[in-house]
Amino acid sequence: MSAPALPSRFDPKTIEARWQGEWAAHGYFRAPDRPSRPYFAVPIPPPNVTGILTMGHMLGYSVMDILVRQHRMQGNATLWVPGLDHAGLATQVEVRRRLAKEGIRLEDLPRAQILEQIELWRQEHEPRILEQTRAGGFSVDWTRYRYTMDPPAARATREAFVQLYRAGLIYRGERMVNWDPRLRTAVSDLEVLHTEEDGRLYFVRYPWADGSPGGLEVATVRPETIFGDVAVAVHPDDARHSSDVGREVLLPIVNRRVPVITDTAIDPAFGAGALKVTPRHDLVDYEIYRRHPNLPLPASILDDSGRLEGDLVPPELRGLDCDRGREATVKRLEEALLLLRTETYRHSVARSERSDAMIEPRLSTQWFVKMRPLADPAVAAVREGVVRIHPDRWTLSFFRWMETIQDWCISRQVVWGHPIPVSRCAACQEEIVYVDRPASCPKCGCRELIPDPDVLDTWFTSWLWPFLSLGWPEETADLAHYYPTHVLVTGRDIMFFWVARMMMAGLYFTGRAPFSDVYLTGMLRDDRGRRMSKHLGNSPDPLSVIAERGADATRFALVFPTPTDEDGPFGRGPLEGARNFLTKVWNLTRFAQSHTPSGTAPPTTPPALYAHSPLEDRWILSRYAATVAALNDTLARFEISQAATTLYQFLWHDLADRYVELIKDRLAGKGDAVSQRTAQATLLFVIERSLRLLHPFVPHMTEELWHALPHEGESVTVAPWPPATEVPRDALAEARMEIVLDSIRLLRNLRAEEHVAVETIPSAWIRPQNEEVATLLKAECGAIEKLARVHPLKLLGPGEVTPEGASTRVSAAGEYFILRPTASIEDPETLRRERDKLAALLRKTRERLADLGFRDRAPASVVREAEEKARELDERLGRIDANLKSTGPSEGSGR
RNA sequence: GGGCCGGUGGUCUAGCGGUUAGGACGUCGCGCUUACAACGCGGAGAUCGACGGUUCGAAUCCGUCCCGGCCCA
Repeated sequence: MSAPALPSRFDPKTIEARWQGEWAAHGYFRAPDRPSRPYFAVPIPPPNVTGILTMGHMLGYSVMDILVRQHRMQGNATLWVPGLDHAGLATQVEVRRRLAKEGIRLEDLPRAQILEQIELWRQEHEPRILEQTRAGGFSVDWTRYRYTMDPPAARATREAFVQLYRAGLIYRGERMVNWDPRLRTAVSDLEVLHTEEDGRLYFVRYPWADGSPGGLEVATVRPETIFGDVAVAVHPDDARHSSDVGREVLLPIVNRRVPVITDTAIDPAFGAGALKVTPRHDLVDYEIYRRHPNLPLPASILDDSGRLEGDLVPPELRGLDCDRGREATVKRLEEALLLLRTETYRHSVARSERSDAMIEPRLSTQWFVKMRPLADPAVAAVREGVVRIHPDRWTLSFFRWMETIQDWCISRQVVWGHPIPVSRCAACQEEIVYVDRPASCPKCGCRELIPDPDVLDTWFTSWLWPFLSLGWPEETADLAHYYPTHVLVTGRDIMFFWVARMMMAGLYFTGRAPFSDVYLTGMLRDDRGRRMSKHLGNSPDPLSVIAERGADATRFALVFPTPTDEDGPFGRGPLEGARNFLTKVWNLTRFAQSHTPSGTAPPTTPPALYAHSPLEDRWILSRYAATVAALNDTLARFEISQAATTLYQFLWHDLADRYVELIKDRLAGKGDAVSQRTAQATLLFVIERSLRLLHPFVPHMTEELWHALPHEGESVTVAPWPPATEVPRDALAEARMEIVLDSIRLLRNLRAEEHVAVETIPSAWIRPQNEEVATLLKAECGAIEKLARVHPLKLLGPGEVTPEGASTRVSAAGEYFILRPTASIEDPETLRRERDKLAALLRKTRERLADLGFRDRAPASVVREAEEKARELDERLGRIDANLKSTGPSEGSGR
């Protein structure tokens, strides 16, 4: 049972890989196929195969692992399914970019070769992503790993499509979509980023069709779309234009006649209040068109890569892209003297998240999911508390987004992705929607079926993840045992992309919300306070951070300083802080180990306490009990940073700084044997339990340390989570220890002020505030002497005189003196400052007490407290003043 | 344009009606005291963004404004 002594330095490299191997060999992370205990399941947000993991992923994984490991230790059957997302569009963009470097246009390759290239990409990136996940020591169940392009995922995707289609929730239709002209595909609203950019506003004169002088002044940022105009619209209440309505104007350059119409969507304050209406290339214009049944819908004037095309466009402009087309159009307008003026104009520009191309609104035939019927149950689930969002202020954003939700465009004109499971019969035109592709048309038997050329948006697979990863649509054992899952942890940036959609999918396809809690992590910031992003390239590779600092320190550095809903700093500072803490725990355990006699039994029960048990033992056990309670509490509320802080404070400040110092004499055998044994036992107990509590945060090191102490079980990974009721709180012991610790601090204070050399042990006196304190200090005299490095320490009775020439500190517990070891002139500055502070406080308290409103309205207990405080302050001031007077003649008092 | 969040010592933050406003990092002083210098002990450092209001009492609640950040248009 007794382990070899721990090396004096903590080296993560030598232990982390070893324990990861052990854990894997024992299959601790493998969830039982038929759990006999309550379960705890977490769906991993599968990372994109596109790139490598970021520190942001590491943060999310760390949070998940803490929760998962805690639940595993609490005896739950835990399941954490890892996975990988094929990220269709994003991956294709990456592969396209890579091919471009070799001078190959992806568009020129046959479909099969594109898929080959993408498969190559996956084979390169997947192992790296998996390696990153392994290196972090995350306790995922690798036996259940899923990839969203696997055949089961493909089948689930088709199944979902068919179900929605049959329910009338998927339809194909011509609607305005966000078109990425660079990638030549539709993208969803969520894949469009809006930024403020400087553009140019053109004021163009549209001449009257009847030849009368002048014309309508139209302001536009897109003059090149003039050729697609069908009307000019003004606001119906705009007096400036009331006589213009119903007249006709000529489109500049092409001289086509279009009417002047009214529509309430027009902002009269914008430009001259007249808007050109181009229904195929602008969402607002399209809606105006829909409200005016008399307007024609002309052919598109832009092709799928955003170039001018078609009969409506003057031949010499055809084939020009938007920018060139605009230049050319403007030139023509100038020549025709129809360009009145231009202004710089700051406006919101839509760009494709994937290609950065300007999004082209385009009327296009696509597949859509009706969102309203799916969104309503998700809203209800959150409203009824079936799903809780942490931090809960995001619930508000969730509701708002869900209220205004639009139908979801799920078809993409790319190669990589799950094909839309729809074919059309070449003979009878029957639309065939299938999970398993039929060989012939079920209606006419024709064997020639034309598949839909598009693929599905990746999110159409990802939103199924929580149950897809458990085997849906098959009624698998995993689905029966581990669904719904418990908590989804992810960055708040994909709240809408993903979390909301997963809820909709879960409720629709399984009738259950896919999880009960959503925990949104903050974003990480680098050393300079900038958000980490792929764009800035300031997120380090997790593997190199782990290689340098170790997985444990990396995890702790992520989780410790990152509050629930705020951005957290990550970089040198937090990493060093984490390392220092881990080293502290390492050394603390080494110390405990060296004071654990060989053959000591594992601490299965807490050390017994008796009437004569030392105060410090009662105190540390009570502090330990408080720590367990606080930890359970904070973790249950997903306050991970707070939980880590609780452990940090307890282990470092209570256990290492105070308790260990207090018991060193006992451990060294300077007291009796019983005292020594109980000190050993108490220290061992508290550390062994603390290592278990710390294990979810820093799994490798705690495992190593736990094995170095007497312990029961083969791994701390599966050791029981310490029960909160094992040790009772002891408020009295805590209050008393506070006084003792305060006394030590005050005397140390005096030592420092008096520049007492380390080796000097001066005499000290304490005049306790009351009898109770006197008894306590008398009992703890030895401890105080030791830690404050004073001797002898004497207690003064109420009547006894202050020792001559001693300097003084006053606290609530009493008055402290220390004999100055040298003849140096005492600097009364500190004392005077303290007196001023206390005098101000006393004045404030007295003012409060003199206020009749306070006496009348404040609770009696508060008034009593204030009176008590005033009395105490007065006494303390009296003592300080007396002391100041004796210190030197230079000081006047003056309270 | 709409909405949300935050502004607390040099930095990051805890506290969210009665506290001498807590901690961490940094800084300064003293110390390599056999678990730990990746450390220990101590000190200095904050009119809690601004102005009003509610209240006996406001960092904490309300309003307005200023400054940052985010989300949605």
